[in-house]
Amino acid sequence: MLKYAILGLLNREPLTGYDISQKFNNTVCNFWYSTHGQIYPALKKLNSEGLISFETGTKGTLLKKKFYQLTDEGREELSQWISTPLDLEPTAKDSFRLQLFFTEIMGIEESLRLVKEQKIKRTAKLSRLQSKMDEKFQENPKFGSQPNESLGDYLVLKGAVMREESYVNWLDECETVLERFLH
Amino acid sequence: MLKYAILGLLNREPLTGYDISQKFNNTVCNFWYSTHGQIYPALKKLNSEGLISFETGTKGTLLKKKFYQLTDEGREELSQWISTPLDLEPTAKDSFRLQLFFTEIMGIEESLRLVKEQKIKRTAKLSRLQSKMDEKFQENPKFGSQPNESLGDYLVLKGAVMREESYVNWLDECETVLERFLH
DNA sequence: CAATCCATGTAATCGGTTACATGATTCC
DNA sequence: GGAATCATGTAACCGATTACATGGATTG
Repeated sequence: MLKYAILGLLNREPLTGYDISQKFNNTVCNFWYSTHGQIYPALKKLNSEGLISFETGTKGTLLKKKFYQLTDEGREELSQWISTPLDLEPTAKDSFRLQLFFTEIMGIEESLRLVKEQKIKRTAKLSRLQSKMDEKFQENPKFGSQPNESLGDYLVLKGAVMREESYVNWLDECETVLERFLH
Repeated sequence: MLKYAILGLLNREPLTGYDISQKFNNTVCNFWYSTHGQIYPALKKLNSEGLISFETGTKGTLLKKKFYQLTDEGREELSQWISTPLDLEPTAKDSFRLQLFFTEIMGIEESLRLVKEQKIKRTAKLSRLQSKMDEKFQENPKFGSQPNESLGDYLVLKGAVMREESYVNWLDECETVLERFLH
């Protein structure tokens, strides 16, 4: 799957392995991530399979950079995959939910403390996402008459915001239910 | 982390490895899962570490079963972990979001088709979750005056329902945005 | 001139999945 | 009697993380 994440990014513009790992920490991090220890070997493999190629650039006088781009076969393979319906993946693991599932082990006060702690972190994450949204798309996003890259950017960012909102709402519900036990 | 999932389940009642793998496919699947190929070795290790022990039972006349239970050290280690605040994990990977991020590669009609496809699957999952909720907790869940296991069951199931609702809402938003391009 | 970032790679390890392997029990 | 399920294990493999390793460029 990492394969398609990389191909998709390269379809937008030529990138170095370093660029790709940066994207996995920023834009793309709301639905995918990876580290350079996996990215460089993957690029090597994709290159040997003929799906991507690279041109060497330099920064300063000595530092070598490899700019990767899609080959025709790479572009073809990407289009194939992109419109293939995928089965739902098993629900992602979530250690906080795991802890709360076993809430009977703690006291109510302790469970509440955990929930409030988690809410602080989640709320912070949500407002980071909302800022990014405001920054990139203001109130009403405008795309041209033709779909372009910023449409995909918008849809997944919107999805990330909604996901975090929902998580925070759930934490509110947990708080309410737990507090009922205190009175 | 699998370690604590297993300890938590065993804190509720003695279970066999097979029982545990069943739970990971049913109740617990909304926030954790694993397969027997990982569970049996993990039980062996937890046993060798003195966190769990087992008693051998039989089914019929020949079939041996191992019922695992927590030791005092196991119970202690579990309580330690259960109330330890955890940092937010990186956002889980989601191949559907990955596809939609690269929506510019497809045509609008094709993107819409994918979104609708996904919505059917997600809606089906949501109604399975809602049925389970109705079945176990009817309209207004009642817990005793003391928190018990069914409180944890309720909270995570509620969380799963809210998560899927949010996913479906997001897919609606995607549909709306994409349809605007058709007119 | 030191710290931080840019840039690329490999190796060891780990967590997890899939396949291999075996055999009893239950239900139709 | 055969199929599905119960039940337990191991081995090969794969995806991913962390650590190891190196060195240039930029900025204060």
